[in-house]
Amino acid sequence: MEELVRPNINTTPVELMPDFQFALSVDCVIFGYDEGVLKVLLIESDLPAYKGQWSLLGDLLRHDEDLDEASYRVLRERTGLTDMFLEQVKTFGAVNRHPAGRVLTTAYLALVNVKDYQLKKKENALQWKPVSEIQTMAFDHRLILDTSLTVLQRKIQEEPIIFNLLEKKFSLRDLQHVFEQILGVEFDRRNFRKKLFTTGLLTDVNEMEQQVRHRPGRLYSFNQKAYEQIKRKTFVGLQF
Amino acid sequence: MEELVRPNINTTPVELMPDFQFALSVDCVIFGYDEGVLKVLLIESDLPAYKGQWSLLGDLLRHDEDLDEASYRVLRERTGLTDMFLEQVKTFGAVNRHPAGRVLTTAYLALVNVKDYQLKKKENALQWKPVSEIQTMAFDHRLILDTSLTVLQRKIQEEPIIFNLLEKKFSLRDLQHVFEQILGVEFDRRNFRKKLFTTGLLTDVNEMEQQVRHRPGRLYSFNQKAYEQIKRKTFVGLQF
DNA sequence: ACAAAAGTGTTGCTGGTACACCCATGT
DNA sequence: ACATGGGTGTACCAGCAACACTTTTGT
Repeated sequence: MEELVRPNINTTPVELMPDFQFALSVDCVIFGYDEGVLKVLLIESDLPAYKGQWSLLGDLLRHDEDLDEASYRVLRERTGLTDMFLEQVKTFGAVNRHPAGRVLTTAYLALVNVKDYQLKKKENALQWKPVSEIQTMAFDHRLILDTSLTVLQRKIQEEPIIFNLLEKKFSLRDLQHVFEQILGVEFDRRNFRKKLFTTGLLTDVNEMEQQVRHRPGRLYSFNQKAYEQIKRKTFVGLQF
Repeated sequence: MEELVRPNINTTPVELMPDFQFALSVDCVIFGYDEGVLKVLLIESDLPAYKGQWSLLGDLLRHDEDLDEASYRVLRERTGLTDMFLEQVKTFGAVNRHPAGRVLTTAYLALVNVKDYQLKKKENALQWKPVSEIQTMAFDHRLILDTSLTVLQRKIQEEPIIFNLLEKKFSLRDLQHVFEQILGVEFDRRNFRKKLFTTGLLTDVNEMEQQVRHRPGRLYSFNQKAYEQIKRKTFVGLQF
């Protein structure tokens, strides 16, 4: 125990001196599925240190807002969307991660339906980039993206959040392709179909695909109510 | 888009004005397994608002240290341990979570072997509390604890981190009991045994339990090398 | 001898995987 | 007619769950 134990923020009154103050930002990793490809919404940086490089959409936290609210605000301001899947991923706190000074950032994972979203003209610096084509990024944003993608891969296997990337009505082919894009594997079409049907989470909406140049597939929707009931049965297994 | 789009921390040079500065702390949720019970290391708070209530071990982040390093420092200063499982869980950023002002905190999950750790005399405010007996806590620490426990439950099923809670050599009974304590379920002893053996992660150290008042069990150790090789085969399934 | 927990095997079921053929639509 | 992908069924295999008896040690 070489160090003196200092007054502790949780047990002893401490003054929040400037010495212990930091800037905090949120960065949103906004995933979308478009034309059969997993994409992420990025913006070009104008910072001298990273001019022309791609960065995530983020902003500084304000004094009067919760951290979660800040991420929601960024999403709303930049995309106009107000109801999307949004969840905290991780906070990145390396000392020199931002050239402007000590800025820590909390990454949020967002899943949006690209069709719902219209890029605004004046925001032409924004662009949907295929995840597989992204090379270097500004700051530590490449690390943040990779971390978020790993979390996404895990979460789509645990919870039915993948439907947030699709329209309300979707074909089984689309659903399978999103899984394959995110996980980087291919599934047998017949087994995938069976597996998804046995979850009981798909509702047949009795409609067919339109304007496809082959036999149209049936459309389904995610059955939220069925999921609410199923998820109480907490499944336990050991899978390492 | 009702709001004016402000200069963005990632795209436009911004000054880190005091208006956008916050205090940041780390809080460690330190789990230990002792006498058949899952416990967490807590300290009594002296803050007027929470006097006498239990809180996690935490401290303010310093300007020259990475966020991860801060959590490691808290662990080292408070327990003397220098090599433990430690991983970020989540950042809690509600506006009014701390009475001293706007303090956000990043929670870290730590797994330690209680036997390795000697409570220091002068730190008698520290105590190992059984998780199941904890009621209210200071600040939002109850929420942090619950969140961390949920993460722990998930992670022990995905990665073999549970061995950090045990001594190097352990019996299958101990291993099973830790799983049961954390997950809150009971396993069939015979099936558990089979399952763990088939993972190939246990090494029989050819020793027996000592000083038990019944037939002694064999002791095993975690085979780290076997795990390194196995874990490349990234298993993919859909389990929601 | 008794108590307490260790150690072991079989059976049935469930769920995953591998795999091939016919069908509906657009061109 | 051809190309494209939709829709279906079967057979095998692996893994999980349920379950009972014998063995070893301490008292």
